Amino acid sequence: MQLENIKRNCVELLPEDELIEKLKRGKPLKVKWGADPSAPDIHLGHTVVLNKLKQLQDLGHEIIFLIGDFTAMIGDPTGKSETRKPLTKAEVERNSKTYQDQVFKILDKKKTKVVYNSHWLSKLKIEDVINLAGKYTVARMLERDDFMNRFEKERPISIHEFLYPLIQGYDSVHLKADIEVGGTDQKFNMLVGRELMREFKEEPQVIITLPLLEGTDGVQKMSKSLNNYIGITEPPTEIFGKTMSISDTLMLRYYELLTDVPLEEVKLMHPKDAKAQLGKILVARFYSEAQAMAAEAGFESVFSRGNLPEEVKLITLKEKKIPIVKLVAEAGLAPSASEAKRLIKQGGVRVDDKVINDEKEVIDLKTEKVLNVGKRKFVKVICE
RNA sequence: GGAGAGGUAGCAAAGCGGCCAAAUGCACCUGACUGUAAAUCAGGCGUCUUACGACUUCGAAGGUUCAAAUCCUUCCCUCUCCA
Repeated sequence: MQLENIKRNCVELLPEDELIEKLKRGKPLKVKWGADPSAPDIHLGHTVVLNKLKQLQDLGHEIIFLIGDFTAMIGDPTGKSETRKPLTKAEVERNSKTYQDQVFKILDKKKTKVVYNSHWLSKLKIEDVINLAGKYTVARMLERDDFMNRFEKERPISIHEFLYPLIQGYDSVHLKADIEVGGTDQKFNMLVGRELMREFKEEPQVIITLPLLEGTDGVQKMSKSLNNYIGITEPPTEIFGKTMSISDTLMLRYYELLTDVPLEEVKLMHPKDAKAQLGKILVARFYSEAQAMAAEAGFESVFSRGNLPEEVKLITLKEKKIPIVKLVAEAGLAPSASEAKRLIKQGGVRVDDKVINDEKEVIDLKTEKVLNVGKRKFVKVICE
């Protein structure tokens, strides 16, 4: 049954009976998914939602990919309890383009309708906005966790942040959405949408929330700003490598949310093999089987056998002889000379696989040298 | 409009005239151990200099002092209570 499929992996589906009603009509449903074009790189966390949308799309429903260009130009309250800086129009355009390119690696472009909320939002007059604001109360706004927390901790909440859920909800009114899909962090906003639709005499949308994928740190949700993400456009070696370095428990979570592989099966495997398999599944999904195999082989070669990665960036410098500290900094393996020096002191710097202990050592660049810091940063250097 | 509290490194949070480049925790980086896992342990975590050291940081700008994150003045921002 369709309903069972739709429910899989979802955290909540509210309210279920309304969805059953809608499905019974046998017509394609309008599924709204809103994206904020401020961070244009799609990572595995987004794919949890995208996979669900793909599933709905395959079931014959209409996906409406809403790009929140209007809202991005104002600045969005993130869960991060701080105000985000607004984007310019050009930035928004550029971002939304890359966003689409990436989204359509998963969704079927032909079957997806892309809309920009500036189309209707920029036409609203101040009296429309006030009218909209009149349909909700402060007390209800404070039901949202993030607001309540900040309120209790005496942290600032800007008025425009209250407008956000209202505007997002208004989008649903405008689109006459049947379903809105989002992460659990969107639950509140999507529920506001339901209320507003009722106010505007539209049939309220059903909301589907999906789990938020933890980032590679295993604690906080995956996000670009926390730098704990695996991006779907990253090179295969990166996707594979990052996957290998997640914790065992997190691996299970990733299997659960990102693949169809039964967990029992995974638990029988050696964790390392399971992780490698996961890595390959992911690379194959965004690239190809062949590249997945290659990524694994490369990984084995570099980390199990200690060989050099196949592709190492080559940097040319002017100096023939250069002090090691300077070399590390200029090759971009350390942000400053001081940091480079620290790394050397700690035995983290190698030239041609020999650990450099003496921070005063001068490296001869007449011949090409392989420089590396830590386990994964490699670079080749030679003088011009 | 009135009264009070506060703004410190990526975050949280100490310090309240010299011993403060700034305790502690988290995050992060390096090393050891491994399966580039977890846990643990060791070290590091402003910039510049081979080094002694020098220079720039504690909301902003000025001032007092031999010496300021710490005191004073003005300004900006946040929060609480009252109206």
